[in-house]
Amino acid sequence: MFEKEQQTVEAQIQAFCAANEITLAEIKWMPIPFSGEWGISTSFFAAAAAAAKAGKSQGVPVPALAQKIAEAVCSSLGALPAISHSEAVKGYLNLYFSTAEVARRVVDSALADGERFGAGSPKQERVMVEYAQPNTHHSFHIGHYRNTILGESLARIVQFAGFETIRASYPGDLGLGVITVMWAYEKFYKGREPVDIHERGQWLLKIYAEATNLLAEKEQETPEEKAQRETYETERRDLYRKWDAGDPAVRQLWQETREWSLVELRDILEMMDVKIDVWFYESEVDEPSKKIVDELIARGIASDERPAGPVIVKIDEKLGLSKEKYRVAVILRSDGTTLYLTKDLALAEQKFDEYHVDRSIYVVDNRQSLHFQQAFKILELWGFKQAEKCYHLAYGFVSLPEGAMSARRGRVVLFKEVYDEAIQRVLAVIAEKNPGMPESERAGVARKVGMGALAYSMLAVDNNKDIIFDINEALSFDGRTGPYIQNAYVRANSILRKSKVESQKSNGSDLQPSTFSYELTAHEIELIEQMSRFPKIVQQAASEYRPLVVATYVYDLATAFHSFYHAVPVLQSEEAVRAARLRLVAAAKQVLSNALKLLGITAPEVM
RNA sequence: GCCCCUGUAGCUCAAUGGACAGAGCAGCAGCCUUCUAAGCUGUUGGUUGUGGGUUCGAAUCCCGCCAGGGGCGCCA
Repeated sequence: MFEKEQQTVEAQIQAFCAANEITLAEIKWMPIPFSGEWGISTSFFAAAAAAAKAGKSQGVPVPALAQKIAEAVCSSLGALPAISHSEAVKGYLNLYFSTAEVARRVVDSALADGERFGAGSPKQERVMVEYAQPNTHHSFHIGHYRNTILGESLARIVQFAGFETIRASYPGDLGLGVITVMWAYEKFYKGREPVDIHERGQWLLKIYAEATNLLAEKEQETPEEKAQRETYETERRDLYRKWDAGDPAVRQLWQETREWSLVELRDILEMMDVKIDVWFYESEVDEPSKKIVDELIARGIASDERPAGPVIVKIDEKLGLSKEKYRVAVILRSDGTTLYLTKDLALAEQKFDEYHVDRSIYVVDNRQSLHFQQAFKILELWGFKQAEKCYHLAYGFVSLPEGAMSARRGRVVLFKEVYDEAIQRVLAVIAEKNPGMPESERAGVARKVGMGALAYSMLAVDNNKDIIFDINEALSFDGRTGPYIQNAYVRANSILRKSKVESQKSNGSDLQPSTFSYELTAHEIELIEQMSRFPKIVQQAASEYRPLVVATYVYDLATAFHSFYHAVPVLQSEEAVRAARLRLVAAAKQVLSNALKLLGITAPEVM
């Protein structure tokens, strides 16, 4: 925002220091901690420390010396454009911007850029974000939700930051779990499935739980029970082998049951406003992955222990490591069927070869860290050089107060249950706080606010922290929550609506221009400062892969707006001030909207 | 045994080498004939698990230890 002025000052500082034999490293600017005025600062601790080391400090302690340098530099600076005044404090040089100029620049660019305010310049790099990998033949639970909202938010951030972004989903439509459900369905439940999309998902989950119980070895089982269980196990393995061999009847059954889950998944993604660009399925990389295994065996990277054992890669040994780190990975079962790891090898190849991506991010929970380290190392051993462009974004898993979610024990919180509950709770709050809201608007508002609460509760926690899911916390509407931020947007909208300017397009074109030439309150300055931070926040969040950065930011922005709203009158103020503040409100509304969008949250116009 | 993650206020979390470690919730005290109180203002609450080290400066970087969670040959 003040790059030009900053460069001018930097040049002056460099010149002064050179003339006075002060060794200066690069000048690092930071915003001054808010104290009623807006500005930037840089410290001279490094220069002072360098002087002390060179024996030029004459016994003055480093902090005091830094202060002396700051004072000298400060008094050497002449009048600077757009800078109202400067000072030297505690070793820092503080430059304060002319507040009217800051206000004008920030508000004008937010209004002029609109939905693009904060977006980064195009980066010439194509990034694929893979998330939304629930297994089929299951229902979508709150753990899948965290994965999906995290991935979607990351994709939006990376895209907004300027990268070409491809969203990929990778449903697990294959594997022993899938086969288990098919086995139990065909044996005990065939033709009895519910019609409703989500009921059917939950029903599949129930079948899975029952089936795994039937197949689990029990304590003190009778010989009959043991025989029964072993029969079941044989049937399940047979089914897997038939699927693998392409048995038409088994494939037909698989297609049909698989589709039930995919229908539910598409429905939930639609509720979340997630639009996937590329669908990969485990079943589709199954065959290609076998070819990679053959190649790995042929080249001596993998050891084929069949039929007595599986095909393995002794990664540590191949890398010449003496300490165990990547261990031994099984890449093909002894019966020739593939594993999760096998398929990830082919998937990586497809991502780079077919979609020409430059970078591939896998949003998968941190229990699978070893799996991805193994997959990427095997790719490397195979000679796949883009392996280094694969990044596992590991996040903490979601559990319940009673412990880990477990389909087998029926201890699962489903997304749909939480969704329905969220809507109910929001409707109750609307009935209480905004009884005048027309019936026709309530459902839409409830959906946005309920989803906002849930999304924010997931994204306001850093990636690698586990979440113990508590529905009352997740659906809280007070304090540091999604609805708090949405409410700031609604209040901004309310002022604009009552001002009778038709600024619904939000580009401010119908607002009167303003110079902010009156004396701004601290609340206005704080709000402007928050808005000005947004572009950098986007870049930081994108480079660190952390939606949390945006989540924290947008809360701070909303807080600044709420304080402003409470303390600073807009509509009742005199004409020139009113015009400027209306622009400020319109700009704030725009930035709130842009930032929320990066979290997958939409603010309603009223709530 | 080896590897990964976590440890900050009563609770849930921020702060990734800079100024006094900040929010929310919970608690306490105020604010609705005034632009939406899903809000605002004030207040209570800290030896950043622990011991060293690096640095002008460490919650942050390095080493050790303690505690909790997760992972480790044919689950995904």
